[in-house]
Amino acid sequence: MNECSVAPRMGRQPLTTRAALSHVALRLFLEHGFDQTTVDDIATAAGIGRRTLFRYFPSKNDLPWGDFDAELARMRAFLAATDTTVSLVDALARAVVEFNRFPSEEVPFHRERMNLLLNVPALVAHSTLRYAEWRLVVSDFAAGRLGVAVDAIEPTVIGWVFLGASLAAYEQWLRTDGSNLIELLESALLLLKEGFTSGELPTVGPGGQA
Amino acid sequence: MNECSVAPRMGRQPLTTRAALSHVALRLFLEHGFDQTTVDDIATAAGIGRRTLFRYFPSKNDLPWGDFDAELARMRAFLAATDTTVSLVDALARAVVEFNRFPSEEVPFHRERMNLLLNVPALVAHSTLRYAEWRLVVSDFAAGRLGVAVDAIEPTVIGWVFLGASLAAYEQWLRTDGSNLIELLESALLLLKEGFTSGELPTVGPGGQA
DNA sequence: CAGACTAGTGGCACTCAGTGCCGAAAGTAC
DNA sequence: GTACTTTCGGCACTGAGTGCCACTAGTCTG
Repeated sequence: MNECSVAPRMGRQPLTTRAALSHVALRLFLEHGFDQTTVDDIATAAGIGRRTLFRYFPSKNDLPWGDFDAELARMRAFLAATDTTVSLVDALARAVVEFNRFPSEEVPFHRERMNLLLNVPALVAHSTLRYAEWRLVVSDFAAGRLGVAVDAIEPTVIGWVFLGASLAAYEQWLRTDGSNLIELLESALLLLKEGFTSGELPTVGPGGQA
Repeated sequence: MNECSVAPRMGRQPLTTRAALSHVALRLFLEHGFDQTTVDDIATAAGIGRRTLFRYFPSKNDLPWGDFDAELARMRAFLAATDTTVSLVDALARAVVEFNRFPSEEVPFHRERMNLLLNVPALVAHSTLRYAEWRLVVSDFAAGRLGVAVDAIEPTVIGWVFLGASLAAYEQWLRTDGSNLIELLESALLLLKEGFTSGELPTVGPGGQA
């Protein structure tokens, strides 16, 4: 009948949120290490049952990612809203940069999270599945622009190439203290545009800066 | 004293080999599915103890890969033996093609294996760790040629880009019955050289040079 | 208010991957 | 034979992830 909707939901209220759990887990991972932290530890620290935690996140590996699906949706929307006069590569480059822009107070936090995701073997492996979703967003857009199927070779390669450039920038970012992620991303994406074959590689502009 | 060496080894002889176990596992995975096959099943089918199996392979996920380290060593050697007059990109392209050449009777077998590796989520995730080793071979070589550190951005991007192209070719190969892996790889690698899709991405000058 | 309904919670028991320990088995060397 | 070396594999354990089910905390209807 009535679509209750708005504020007063139907059944019992959730005790916590994905974001809160992700935060608690991240803190424990940083304190004691990913492998040393059990799911029980996290559930206890969050004040919920272990069984409940697995209803918020399908696996321990997903905890650091927080609400990645929402981020992906943002990126997809950004691409969809991009003017068609912008070239494919530029559109993707802008979207990638936008996707990785964070309020400055969250940057150190994000840095630690990425540090885990790119260094803990279990997370490195698992991340592939998230990256695949990310690549799909990219190659979906590319396929639309190029007028070919999503699973054609061009969109697929483009998906991989943009992912590679992004991760290379991330690795660089984590390696160098005080470096600027956005600038590194732009450099890496420029490398793509300019093409890396020619004689050598195009020299990238003066790297660092705040 | 005497370094026994040659044929008669010291202690007890191994009951089986990595290759044999990989083969048995692959057969079971194809028959019943990866997730439906337990490590116990594999050990039993191979006639060894479960504990022993874990001495041959560190995890269930490693079984389909067989002796990947040996393959990587081959690729590394191939690159090391490549004439320095061959351009960086060409050298890598040749090595990648060589790395993926198999005797024709093994092709269907290899196809099934890659089908698993690229489709079973657990394996897709785990594969990342193997790919990382592969990328290291590529970026190591690139770093040497470019005279920069392995962890500089150029070799890193190159590693990712070649991996992406290879995997794109593999996906295409698995998708289309009767297609030729080597040809698909060459196409994908050509895309890299040419800079994919004229109209969109900038065409890169005629690659070659020393 | 009671009673129906709905959705989140979490305990329990289970499966399965992976590991440490340790004694047994199967070889070689003397 | 004994000594030594290496592989084997059983046993018990940890920890992730799942199915089941009763319980809790809400809303809705009358």
